[in-house]
Amino acid sequence: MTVVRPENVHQARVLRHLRDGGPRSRAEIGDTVALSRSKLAVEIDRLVARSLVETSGLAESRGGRRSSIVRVSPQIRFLGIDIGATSVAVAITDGELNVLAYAVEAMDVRKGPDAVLGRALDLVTKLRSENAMQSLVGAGVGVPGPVSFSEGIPVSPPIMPGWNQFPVRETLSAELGCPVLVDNDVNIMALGEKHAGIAKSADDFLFVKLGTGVGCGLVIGGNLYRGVSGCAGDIGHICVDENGPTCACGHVGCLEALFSGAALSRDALVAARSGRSEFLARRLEEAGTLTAADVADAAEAGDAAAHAMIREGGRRVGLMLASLISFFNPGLVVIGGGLARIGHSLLAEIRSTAYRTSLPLATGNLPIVLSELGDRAGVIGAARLISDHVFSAG
Amino acid sequence: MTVVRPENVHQARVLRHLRDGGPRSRAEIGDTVALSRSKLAVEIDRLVARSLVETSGLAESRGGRRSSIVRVSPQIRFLGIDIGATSVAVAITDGELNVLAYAVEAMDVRKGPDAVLGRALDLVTKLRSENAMQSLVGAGVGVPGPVSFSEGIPVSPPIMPGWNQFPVRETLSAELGCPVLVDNDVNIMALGEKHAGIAKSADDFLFVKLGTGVGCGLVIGGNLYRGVSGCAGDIGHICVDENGPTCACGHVGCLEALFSGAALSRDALVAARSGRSEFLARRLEEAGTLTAADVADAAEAGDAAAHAMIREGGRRVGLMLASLISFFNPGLVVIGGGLARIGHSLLAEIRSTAYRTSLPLATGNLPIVLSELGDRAGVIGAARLISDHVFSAG
DNA sequence: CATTCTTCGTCCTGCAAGTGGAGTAAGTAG
DNA sequence: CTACTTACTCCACTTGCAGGACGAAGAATG
Repeated sequence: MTVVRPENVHQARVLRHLRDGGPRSRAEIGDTVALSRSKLAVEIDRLVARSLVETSGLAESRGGRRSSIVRVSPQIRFLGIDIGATSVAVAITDGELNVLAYAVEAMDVRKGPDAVLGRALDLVTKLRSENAMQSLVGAGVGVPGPVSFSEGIPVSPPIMPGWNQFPVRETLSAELGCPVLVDNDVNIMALGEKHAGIAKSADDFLFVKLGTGVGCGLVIGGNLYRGVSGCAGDIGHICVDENGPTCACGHVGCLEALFSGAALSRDALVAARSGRSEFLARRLEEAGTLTAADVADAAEAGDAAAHAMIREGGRRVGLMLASLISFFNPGLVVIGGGLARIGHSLLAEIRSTAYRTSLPLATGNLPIVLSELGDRAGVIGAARLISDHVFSAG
Repeated sequence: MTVVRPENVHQARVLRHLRDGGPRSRAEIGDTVALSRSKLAVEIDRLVARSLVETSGLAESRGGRRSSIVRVSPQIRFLGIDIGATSVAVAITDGELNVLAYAVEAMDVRKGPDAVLGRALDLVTKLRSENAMQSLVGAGVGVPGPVSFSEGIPVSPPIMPGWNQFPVRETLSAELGCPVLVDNDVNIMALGEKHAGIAKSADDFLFVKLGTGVGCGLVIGGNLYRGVSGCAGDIGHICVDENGPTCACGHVGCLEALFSGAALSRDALVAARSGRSEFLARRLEEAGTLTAADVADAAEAGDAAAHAMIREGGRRVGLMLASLISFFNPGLVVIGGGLARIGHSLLAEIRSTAYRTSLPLATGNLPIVLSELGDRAGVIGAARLISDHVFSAG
């Protein structure tokens, strides 16, 4: 595993600047990175010697000698793996974190680490062969549960039987032959939106994932905040109704038990069978099963029961979000995950409840918006996670 | 206003180290601050030249030449002002933030900035004359409402009529002739506990103030987190019961409306008049009024109604705290403010509810403790706030 | 008391990083 | 072709700092 990394902070800054801002001239780099021309030239030369950046052609003249363009080496490849509760997504990116190849597959995380990681590696191999790709510089991985970030292992994940303490990072690092970092899937989605999505210019924001489960990523001062045990943002099991249903975690009235992909399909089944929704009953008969997407379709078609379910869910989420907004006072809230696809009615309900319930000072200039990257937030964030690591001095 | 501050980060580090660790030899400083002996000597000489530190006597020999002791100049004085909803506290500290003089007075913040700040300045003058004190290096101020920290002015404070946009920092700075920083009172209490209280070694913790109102200070990575609009930690108006009473803020079911100093005395009055509590009825007759302290006394005396009120309040707080713990995953929670004096039964209820309702991963190693500094947390934190500013390079 | 050892503080030299000016290369404008 | 602009390189000089040498001051030992 030959890992080439920048030698010092200057090189690291230049690299990250090129990654985030794209190719540019030395002069432009100098404007952003506060270094003298001479120093900058030396460091860029060293980066070229390490094959981390390269010069490519000349820029347009700005009235004098044309400057040569510097860019992150086009050889560089990052890998992003997003393991969700019910799917695995894999992407290969270039050094600027543009997605070059992408693949998703339905996969139940409960099949255990061997099966899931094996399948993920199969996808990687497939993508690499299809695209004649060179070796990887690093890989980021998201898993749907709490992670000890420093060790790269899941710790007591509630929905991942068999994964507890499984050495995800070690395994993948050995298999791929490159550095690997593992984090919670919600955290990497937040990072994705921060890097390439709607949160690009936000320094303090929340990313709320509404999917099979419910979770939240905290970005503070531009960096992920993981909490002292690495489980910050675990809002799915906040108690929002002391008389609510019992959750899989054993507690009562968890948000996740009241509104989530799992809860929604459960409620849909009840609505279909009880005859409260003709639309869902028909769907159930056709497909033999019901998912959150069916509820969205039903609401779209004007089904009252489905619409009520979504409104009630939005209200629950909005109410809890209002608490978090009052507490954390973020500059932006991004709603992502599978349920974000339900559409505008959910967002509208979340927004109106959250705005109505929080104090004006906190909500005065607070956008609550849908994710921009959708599915791909996870893999892009995973790539960003490892690229931040590889593109740092060491 | 002659402000002397360290010239560079080294001097700032040395200064803060002496402030927090007390007088010590150059050699000991060198162990903590990673600098060569020569460099350190130069910087300390410069600090002496600026009258920020001085040498005082010799240390015990450790087997060789005795080292000279360096300490923060004993001339240095900081001022801490803690304006609460119903009181004003003022303290003068030395350069190590030891409280040299302290005064509290009952004062209704609703009397407006002129009256309150005037009274605070009177107290300062009194303390200074009584203690023959030299000029102040800086002053920190806490006010019971949201503050624009950079400007030093309260913004839309709900319980401080007349204070909105009042230039607190400018006014006091002109009056005192030294730099002034203004922050929320809960934030400075958190800072106090971080500096001299139970949170000394905690980097990520919550300080929950249960007083006339309810608020929370967030310390993240050792620093206060104020949020994007400076109103982070405003948990008093989180909705915890959609069918609860209407709060002064206009919303329904705010935590503060259900449990706070104000809510408790209100409930006590009801209990006394309805005959549910003989103890409180007697107290009401004696004193003509009831406060949270009376409820505490009643509970202490075995009064069932009072005990129930405290338990119910603790449950409310614990439930909300559980949400915040799941979300933020802190390493410590400190309970402070006037209601913390109610005693163990409140803390016990908060603890059991919070531990029961959060996930084990977040609570596994999470102490929930009472404030160590009590009343003085605010003024110490205020002094710390300004000393961090004055003892920084610039 | 003299000697030796330890620790402390200062002086001084040398290294390493980095700045900014002079000089060169390569373009545009007229 | 000349004048001017911009880009890049080379180099001398400055700055910051580390660490060795050395003297000062005290303890331990004989």
